[in-house]
Amino acid sequence: MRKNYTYPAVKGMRDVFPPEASLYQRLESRARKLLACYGCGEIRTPLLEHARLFERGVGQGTDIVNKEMFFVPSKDQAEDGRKENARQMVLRPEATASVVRAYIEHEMDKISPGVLRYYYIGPMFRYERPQRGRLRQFTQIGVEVLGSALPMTDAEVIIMLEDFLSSLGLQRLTFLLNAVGCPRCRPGYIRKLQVYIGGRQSQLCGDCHLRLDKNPLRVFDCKQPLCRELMARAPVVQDDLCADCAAHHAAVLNLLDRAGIKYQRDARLMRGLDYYTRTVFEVTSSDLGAQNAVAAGGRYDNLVAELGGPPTPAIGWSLGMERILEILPREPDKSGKPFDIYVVSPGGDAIRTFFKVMALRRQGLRIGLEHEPRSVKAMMKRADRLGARWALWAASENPEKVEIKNMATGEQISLGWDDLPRVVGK
RNA sequence: GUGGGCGUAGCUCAGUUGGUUAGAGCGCUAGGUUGUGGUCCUGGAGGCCGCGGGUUCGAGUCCCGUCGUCCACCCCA
Repeated sequence: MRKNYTYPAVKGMRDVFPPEASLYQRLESRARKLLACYGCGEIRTPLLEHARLFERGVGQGTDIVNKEMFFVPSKDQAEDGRKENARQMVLRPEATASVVRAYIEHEMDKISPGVLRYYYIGPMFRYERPQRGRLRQFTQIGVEVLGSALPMTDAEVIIMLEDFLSSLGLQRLTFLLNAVGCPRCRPGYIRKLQVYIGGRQSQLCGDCHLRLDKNPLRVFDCKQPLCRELMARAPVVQDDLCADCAAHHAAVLNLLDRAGIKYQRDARLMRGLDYYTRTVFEVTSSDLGAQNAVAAGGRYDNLVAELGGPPTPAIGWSLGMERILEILPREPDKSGKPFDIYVVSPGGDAIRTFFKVMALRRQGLRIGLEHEPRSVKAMMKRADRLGARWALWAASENPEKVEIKNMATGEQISLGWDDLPRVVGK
């Protein structure tokens, strides 16, 4: 980076240049194609939302809401400077709440009754300390299916995710699965857990003491050896699921088994967002650093009602594109050479050549033309570096004629401008 | 928010116990080849050694601060 630059990019934000940007494009187009096969249509929601949407939707006790929100004050609020006023809008930290908001706001349940399937692709923002696999602006691809409480929907959504990830040829992924219960069975379990932990509080680390009253389920996430040891013998949700949740979970597992999906049941898995119910899952990669979650999701049967909509069961997932790109096998660029023709000499009449090139571009040929050409030797070198299929000289003597050289074979032929599409076109 | 590592050319990095004009490879550029690339050879351009302060006759090198970046914690995609 240029030193002492006055206008550097904001911390945690990244610029993506041409060769790398095509990786995003490929990932996106594959996702669009595959998700369309599962009946998902794209939904685009704003990047800016009211903070209260996430405070209510994601949950007051979550880190996303407590410390990771990117607040955007309006002009008045910024000048006013009072904290409460400045905290009204945020850049979205995730998209599920936005999708649900849009669903409710536009009364999609009435307009289009039945099960609705959406996918989204776009940037999310979280105000965290950047590190490997963690940007302040990152890109998620996600799916939300609204209107079905059936285990088959859980299975379908999970299969969709597995299908996408394995189609990318990703290795060393672990699929973790858990059931976290519902408002009917979870309170009882949490009390049981608190009783268990409460009796052994002295063995817990400092962080876990805080977790105990804020959200005791989180103690399962602790990486301290002592806490882990303690939690290994703690009561697990599965034993306290209500009859409905237990039946649901069993049905989902059965379907996944029959689909041949390989997963690990993990009683410790507790998504860090308040809205999850019943099925939750996470995909991790051992090829990443500490930030090893590649994708995650789960059922959120109460969120729609919670945000003021009609009771509507739902389930979804999202994955981090940057993290996927980091572990994607480096396959050679199959997008082809970026230029069909590279003009190494414009001939006697550069302006005439300029318009000839324009005409060919309109016919779909990809042509490189320097407006400030250097020596032919230098231009040949550049044509080679840029991966042009043909080098072209405009003839000086005859303005209708050109000479082209096949960069791979070295073969060189003379022909008219009008013959180029036929000879060069693929 | 907490802890640690690192900031020297566009990129990857050397830089002796502090000592005079700060180096290499790659890349860029010109030429060897008087319009012809990939190999090879020769030349050239390109550095407030992140920034500020301090110690010293003298600092890229030592000390303090600061900013940036990376990694880890927390948490998550």
